[in-house]
Amino acid sequence: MTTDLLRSTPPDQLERIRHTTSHVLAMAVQRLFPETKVTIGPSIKDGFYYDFDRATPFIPDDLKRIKKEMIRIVNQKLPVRREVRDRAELTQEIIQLNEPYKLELLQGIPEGEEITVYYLGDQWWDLCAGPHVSSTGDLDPKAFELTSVAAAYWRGDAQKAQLQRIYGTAWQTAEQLTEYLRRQEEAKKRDHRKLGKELGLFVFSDAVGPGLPLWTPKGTMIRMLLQDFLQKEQLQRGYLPVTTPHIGRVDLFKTSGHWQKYKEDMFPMMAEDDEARLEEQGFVMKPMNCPFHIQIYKSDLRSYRELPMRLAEFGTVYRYEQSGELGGLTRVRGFTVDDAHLFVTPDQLDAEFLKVVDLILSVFDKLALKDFKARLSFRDPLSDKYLGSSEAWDRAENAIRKAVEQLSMPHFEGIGEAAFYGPKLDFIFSDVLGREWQLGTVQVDYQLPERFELEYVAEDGTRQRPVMIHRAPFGSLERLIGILIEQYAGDFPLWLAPVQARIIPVTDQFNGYAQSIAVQLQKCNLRVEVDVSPERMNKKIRTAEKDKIPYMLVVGEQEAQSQSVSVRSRIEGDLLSGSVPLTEFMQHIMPSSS
RNA sequence: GCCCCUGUAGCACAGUGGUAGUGCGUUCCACUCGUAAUGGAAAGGUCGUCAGUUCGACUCUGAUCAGGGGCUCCA
Repeated sequence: MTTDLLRSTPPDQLERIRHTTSHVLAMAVQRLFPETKVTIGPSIKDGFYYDFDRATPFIPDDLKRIKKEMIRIVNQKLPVRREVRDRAELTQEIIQLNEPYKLELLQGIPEGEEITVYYLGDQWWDLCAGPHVSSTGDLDPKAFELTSVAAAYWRGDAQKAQLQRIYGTAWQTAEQLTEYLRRQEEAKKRDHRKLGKELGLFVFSDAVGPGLPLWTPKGTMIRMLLQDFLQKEQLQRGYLPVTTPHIGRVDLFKTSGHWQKYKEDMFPMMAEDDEARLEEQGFVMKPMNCPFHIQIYKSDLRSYRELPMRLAEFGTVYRYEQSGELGGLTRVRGFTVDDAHLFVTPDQLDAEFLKVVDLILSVFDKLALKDFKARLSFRDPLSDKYLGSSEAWDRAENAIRKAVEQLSMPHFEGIGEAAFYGPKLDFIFSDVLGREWQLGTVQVDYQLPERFELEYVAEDGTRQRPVMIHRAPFGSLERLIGILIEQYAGDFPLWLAPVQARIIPVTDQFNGYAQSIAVQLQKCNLRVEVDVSPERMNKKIRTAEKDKIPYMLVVGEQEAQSQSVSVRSRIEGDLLSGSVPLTEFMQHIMPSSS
């Protein structure tokens, strides 16, 4: 039912409402602050924003005044009029208005394209392709809200002026707005930062530093279970585990090309006080694992018979991410990549690529992650930041395109999203606040084999260059767990739950029996604990519910006498409940707990 | 890195220019209880940090650190 409320309005109608509301916002701002230059105000998911150039930032009080003015404009029921304008004439008009951003936008519209403006009433207008509603009176003054102020760079360029952006949300009815805001509040309860704290999975410490999560016993259990799961999958698919150090010589990253591009983002290990010395003989924390795996590959002369060689490692890497970009587990400075590098012959590339995608999809399937988008991250042809020949890039991009088509997987192309050494296939997930994050990734790379002069001996005895595939189904354990916490709302499936069962003695007289049950279950590798707190049973159940423990095993007089447990399950669709012999409980959960 | 907001006990939050409170949690005592909160008591904070204004600051100002929302970035 509630799903229908926000969808009861057709998308194009919401689009109109949001366009017009953003114009009402801009008009209100210019009424209140006439010196403010306006730029652009598109509709976005759930709402709109508008960018303003103004000497001083907006403060919360400004927002209140702006909102009032917007309501006034709505109540004035100003007609919204679309007008096609002549380019030269409009250019003159904008120059007179002294709106430099508008001028730039107008000049950015290609010749020959229709130029439209929308009027609110007789005076105020803005460049816009539309569509809009036909009158500000069509807007419900109770159905929009200004949600936040933020800074944004003009045209998304950090070198250009910083503008003040006001975000808002707009709907057709007040009920929809209320429902939307309620859902946002609901979503925040699933935020992995909140749940991670409540469930005691990870912490941050000022003494350690920003972006460096500390994993508690429970959080570490989840990490281990995820790693075990993937490790097994990989061993079955011919991957070879390797282990490499956390630091390495700067030279390694000069060869790979990362130093030149990312040196500001690396943690220096030695000689950090002297950049010249660091350049020459320094060590850095590894920002990625590839050069290390490459060195293992290079440690011997390789035959085509050894390929594909798939070197895998849960490698923890360190990147000095910009301070403003850190957040929760989704962007951190130290994280563990479920990395593997596949060294393949050119002939093997397509098949290996498909196998990797197959692995990734089966991993997502096991984790019940369904809601993802596949992005073909290709180079931006206009940029010169990429290494290697255009031909190599074409080959790599085509390999990815072919694989995706073969799998008939829904996908989209992200131009300019490639790594500097090669194109990627990325798997994108959303967090509870609708922000998108990349988890899994597969990358085809012709550059690093070249730069590190990798070879193998082909059938005909000649030396050939292998192709590399970089891949990480999880992306990073940190980010994956962040997304999983939100996906599951803290209710991890039994196989991932850090504590699978909590034994709850009815009174402390049965603590002994509870302990003996725990020992038996632990012998079967079940993760159990006993609640020996001096509380009433009801309280313990409540606590276990809040801790999101899948099974509560209540034990008292009856159970102690019959070697049984009273099962209370939080698992959806689980039929087991009430008093059952301990052995029955064990049989019940064994198959799914491996 | 840039803009804005926030920073009070383990957690969630009140609060005032005259050196601090509530709930949960923790510990202790009593209760010995059958599927989402038993009652009582106690411990716990130099109010993020460092300066400044002031007779006096947790409360005002500045800087700094951390967190949050965006922007830029994301090998």
